[in-house]
Amino acid sequence: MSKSLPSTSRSLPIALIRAREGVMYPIRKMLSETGITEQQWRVLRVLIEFGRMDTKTLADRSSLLFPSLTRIVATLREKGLVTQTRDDKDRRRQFIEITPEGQRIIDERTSQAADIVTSFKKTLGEDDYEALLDLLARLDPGAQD
Amino acid sequence: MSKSLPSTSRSLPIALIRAREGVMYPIRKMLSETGITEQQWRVLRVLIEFGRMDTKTLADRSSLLFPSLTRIVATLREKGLVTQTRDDKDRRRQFIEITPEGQRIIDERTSQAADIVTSFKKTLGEDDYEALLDLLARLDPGAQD
DNA sequence: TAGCAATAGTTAACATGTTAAGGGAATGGT
DNA sequence: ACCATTCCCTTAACATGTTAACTATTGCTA
Repeated sequence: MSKSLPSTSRSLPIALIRAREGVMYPIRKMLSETGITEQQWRVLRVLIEFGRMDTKTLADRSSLLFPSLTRIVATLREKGLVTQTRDDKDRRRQFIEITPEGQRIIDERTSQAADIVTSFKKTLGEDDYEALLDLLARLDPGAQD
Repeated sequence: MSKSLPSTSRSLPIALIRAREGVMYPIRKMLSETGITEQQWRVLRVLIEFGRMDTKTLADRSSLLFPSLTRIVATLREKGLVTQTRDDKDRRRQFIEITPEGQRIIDERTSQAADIVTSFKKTLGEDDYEALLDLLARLDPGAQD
């Protein structure tokens, strides 16, 4: 008979937004000094972690929708942070690769970003931090449990 | 010496996005039949739960930034789902109130939305579901622990 | 091999997120 | 009364989220 909704203060979607807001605050503060956005940072990090890849894979690994990624890659290319080359075997596909300049931007802030991660681990405690990541993964349809 | 970043697959911001994506998928599907967006739904729900209130309070309770709320309220007003009246005592302030038509839209979908909530509780289990909400609240700077 | 479906990616249109600036109204101190 | 400050809200500008339509290329298949 659960025909009523929970109070908005116990709503899962809202809780996810608010948590994200809290987590992103120091990260956005850090990124504001770099001139790149949170999503651009994410794309560059994925490119560093996995290397050159096609747009579809990049969208998937960055958790970005295709149209968003199209725009973001265009911006990054204009900034000289990535290169975009067409696949000769399948001319529909494009390969994206990070440039040394892109590498540099991430490298310069990696230590600072790691400190932010550490501070959240301290806030929750190592165990709760890992437990949270596991719980979140169980809500992700893309994750293979 | 933790100077390196976690793999993007264990990144807290990314995990929050992906979990949110998973949670929102069925909700967006449900909302697509109503003609209102997720944020508009959230605003209407807050108005039902707490009643008439000023814009600032509404923004806070809806977890929306002021500029976003300005646009959303304008849209809802045009749709006839809320009314906006100026405070006579302090003419800077505006009061927002839901209309019967707005009420109706939420009422018609409340049972459906409750089912979605139930399905996520079942996915995680009641205990883990509550644990997740508590963990998320600890990341929310606005929540008073 | 002509035709049709599937795939990779872009473009369009509208709503929201985010930061900064602006505008009108109350407030506090002088 | 005067003025700076603060407050509530709006507007602007740019980036992203989201869905749908579209282009180009490839693959399948009758």
